[in-house]
Amino acid sequence: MAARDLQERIKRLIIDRRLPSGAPLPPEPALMEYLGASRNSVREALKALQAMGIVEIRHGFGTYVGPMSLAPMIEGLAFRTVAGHYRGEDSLLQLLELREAVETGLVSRLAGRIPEADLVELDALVDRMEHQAARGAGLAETDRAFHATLYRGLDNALLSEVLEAFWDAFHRVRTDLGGVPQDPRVTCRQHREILDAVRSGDARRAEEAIREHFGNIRDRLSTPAPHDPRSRHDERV
Amino acid sequence: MAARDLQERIKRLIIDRRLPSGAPLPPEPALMEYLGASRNSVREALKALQAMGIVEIRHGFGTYVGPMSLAPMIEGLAFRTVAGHYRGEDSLLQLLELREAVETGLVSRLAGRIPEADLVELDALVDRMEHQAARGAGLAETDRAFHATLYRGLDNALLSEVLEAFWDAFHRVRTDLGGVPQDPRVTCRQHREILDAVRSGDARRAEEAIREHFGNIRDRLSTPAPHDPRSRHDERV
DNA sequence: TAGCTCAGTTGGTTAGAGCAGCTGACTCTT
DNA sequence: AAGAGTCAGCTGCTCTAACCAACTGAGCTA
Repeated sequence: MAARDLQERIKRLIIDRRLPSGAPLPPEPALMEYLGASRNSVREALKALQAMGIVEIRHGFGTYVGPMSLAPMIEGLAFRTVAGHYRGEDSLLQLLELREAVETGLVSRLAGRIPEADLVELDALVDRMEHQAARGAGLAETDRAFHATLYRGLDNALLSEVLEAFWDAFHRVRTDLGGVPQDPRVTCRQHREILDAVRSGDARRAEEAIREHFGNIRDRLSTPAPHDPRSRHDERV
Repeated sequence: MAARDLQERIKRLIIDRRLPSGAPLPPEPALMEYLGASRNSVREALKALQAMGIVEIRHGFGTYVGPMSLAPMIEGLAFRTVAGHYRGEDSLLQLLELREAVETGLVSRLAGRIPEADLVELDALVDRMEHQAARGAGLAETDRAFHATLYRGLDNALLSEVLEAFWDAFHRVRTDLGGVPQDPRVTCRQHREILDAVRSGDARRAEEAIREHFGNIRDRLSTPAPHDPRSRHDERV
């Protein structure tokens, strides 16, 4: 009867006092008194809020209002996807389709409306991608930056964060599951095409470019990965 | 050092044993022994997992693998939005724009591809909406059902859930903040138009219909609401 | 003045006791 | 024999009290 209430009351504390991200919360003893609950209960409530990203706890330092990022959502999505995968569902594919559906919709609105500065940045990113491909390095981070920069023009921080969250969740699961790596040269070419299409202002072409990019990833997914004996989630059934 | 690990180990327990949603987890004493930690630590880990929807705890009954729904994401999004709002940000508008961006993208792909059965169901929903409008009742639930049914044709459970989560978060915040109510007749007309457009298979028209629908909501948002003295988050600064 | 040390504050962990909700079997009544 | 009420047992919930561990900053030392 108390526990659920405690979380709610701490949340209201943050709202009512207009505490911004990073503001310090009262230490545990003060919260105990304010909430009229034991340390244990207070801590359990804080743990739950921490898991939701509402609160940030730093050992030996204090408790603070969290960054309100979507990190917990990534966590949840990733776990849900991994669990589904191991139960034989196509959860990873669904996650990829979610990204594809959203991004194809957005890119067609974006075509021709991206500020020149962003286009230059995107050029640089694809260049870097090509360098990395030539050197045999991983492109993951650059790929992430490309997509993030691409949708920056939408001028909606929440939307950008959600897209990045989807990206993060997908790639976390992907590496956890040890999928088949992309051919870096193909990936580069596809990103170049997306950029060109967006620059040209041809919405349909941009959409098609995105779709092809995801199609490529999808093909790699459905290829049954060579069984990796180092996989962390073996046996132990 | 332990706490973060405990969550991880419980998650691995679920993964490794391929536990489906609803499967029972070991009771607290058993977990204490298995994890080699005290009751308190185990409980804190479980609370955090519960907040992420990974685990479901029923007092006096047991602990179970959670439904893996996106409910925690709704919670987080809603809180983030409310907190931002009270700090003077346009977070609610951003949330609405997120929905608009995603739904306009999806509906154009959907136009003309919705199964007849779903169209019939959508007809019934708009009819009900009109009845409710005439009776002066709330349309929220019917509106939710309309959007849910509309995107069912995408055949991606995850995508549907994400859209519903966005809807839920938006409406939770909206009622929390006591916004200006829509004119029900306008809302009905707009849903009818969306349905007609989708049925006709005209992607552009469908997109426009969705955009107009959201535009209507947006207008109501930016209208500064008459100050409601019953608002839960008054004063107390 | 620069660096170190240590005391104080804050969160992390453990232990043990008792409370509270739910289930299912047992018993008593009809 | 069938039904309703009771109670024993699991389960999770809350509290108290003590100690451990990380970090900060003031004060001391060189």
